[in-house]
Amino acid sequence: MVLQQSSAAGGAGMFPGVAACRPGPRPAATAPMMAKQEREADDEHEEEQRQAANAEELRRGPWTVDEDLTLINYIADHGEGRWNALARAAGLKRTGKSCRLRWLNYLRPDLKRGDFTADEQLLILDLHSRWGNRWSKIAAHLPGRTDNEIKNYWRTRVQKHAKQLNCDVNSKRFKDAMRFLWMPRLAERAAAQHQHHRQPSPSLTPCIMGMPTAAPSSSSGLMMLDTTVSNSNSNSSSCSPSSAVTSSSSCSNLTSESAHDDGARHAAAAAEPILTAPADDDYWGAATTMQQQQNDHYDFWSTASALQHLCTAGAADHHFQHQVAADHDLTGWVQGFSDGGILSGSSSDNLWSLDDIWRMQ
DNA sequence: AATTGGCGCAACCGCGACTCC
DNA sequence: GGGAGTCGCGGTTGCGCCAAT
Repeated sequence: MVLQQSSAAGGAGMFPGVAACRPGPRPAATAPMMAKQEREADDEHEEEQRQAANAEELRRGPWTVDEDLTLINYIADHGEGRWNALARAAGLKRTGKSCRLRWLNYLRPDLKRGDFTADEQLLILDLHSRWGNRWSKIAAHLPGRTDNEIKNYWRTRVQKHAKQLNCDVNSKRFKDAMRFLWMPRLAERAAAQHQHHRQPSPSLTPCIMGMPTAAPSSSSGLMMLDTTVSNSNSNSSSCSPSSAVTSSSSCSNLTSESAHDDGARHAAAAAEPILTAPADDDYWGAATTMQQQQNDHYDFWSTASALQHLCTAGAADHHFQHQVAADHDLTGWVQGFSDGGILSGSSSDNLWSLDDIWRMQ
């Protein structure tokens, strides 16, 4: 275990959040209210004294290397659980809550550090599109990753992309951007990575879900949306059945990971299948079913088809583009694509080009 | 070299759910 | 049944780093 020096860098005296806990300035009291307010003031004073006493006893802020070692050694000897009792027994001047957080988010030996892989990013985007901000639920499907890590990824990277697009991260427009631009490119990158390492794709769940894939040959910068996934069980290069199986195995990983997790809810979440989880030997049929489930929300495939036409029709056919835009509420996109956006490969201020999306990775 | 602003991430908080007595 | 203690989750904060100016 390599303990990062930064964990000790802050040291004592850095107590984020303390100011927020302080009571604000009290408004002037009227006479009839005085007695009650004086009692409340006394109570408040006692509370402040109690908090001050606690503050002397309990440390907050960044963890030191010594504290980390103490916690690691204690858990190695006694295991997790009963965090408040653990904190006291280990001699740590921390709340149980703080110990739990430090262990789960930083010290756990099975944690995976470093940047998210393309596979993991795909999975996050896909799961978030279905579950929203259910970070722990999403994390349950990414072995070695914490909900905090995923939450931070979303807030920093994904929301940054939404900002670039000048739209809300929960808007349909941004979701379209993710689904039709970002995710296919991630899938492409993931496939390339696996090909480079000559490994089967480990967890391309979005492909299983019927996500359109980007054609590998996009020398022009244009993206072809492959809509054949839904009605074919042929072996697509980036969406092979093996990837489906390994995705399923990723879930079983989680189940075992959650075995040492106390929370029944967490375990249940880990064991929960992704939508209507198909048997391993029928992923492609199930993909169609899942796609139909998604169609309940919006017309995925007609939109994909429209975008495909957009990309292939070229900038010249403005009439066609505006017709499609009107049909699919993609006016902004068409504008962006045709006015020096995706079709020309150059960047624009408010809308992504493919190059922009990629640079933002 | 100094300053500034943005970003990433660890840690905190509040709250609801759960468990135990 | 209900109160106290605990746990887990999602949201927020603020420090440190680093690139741009």
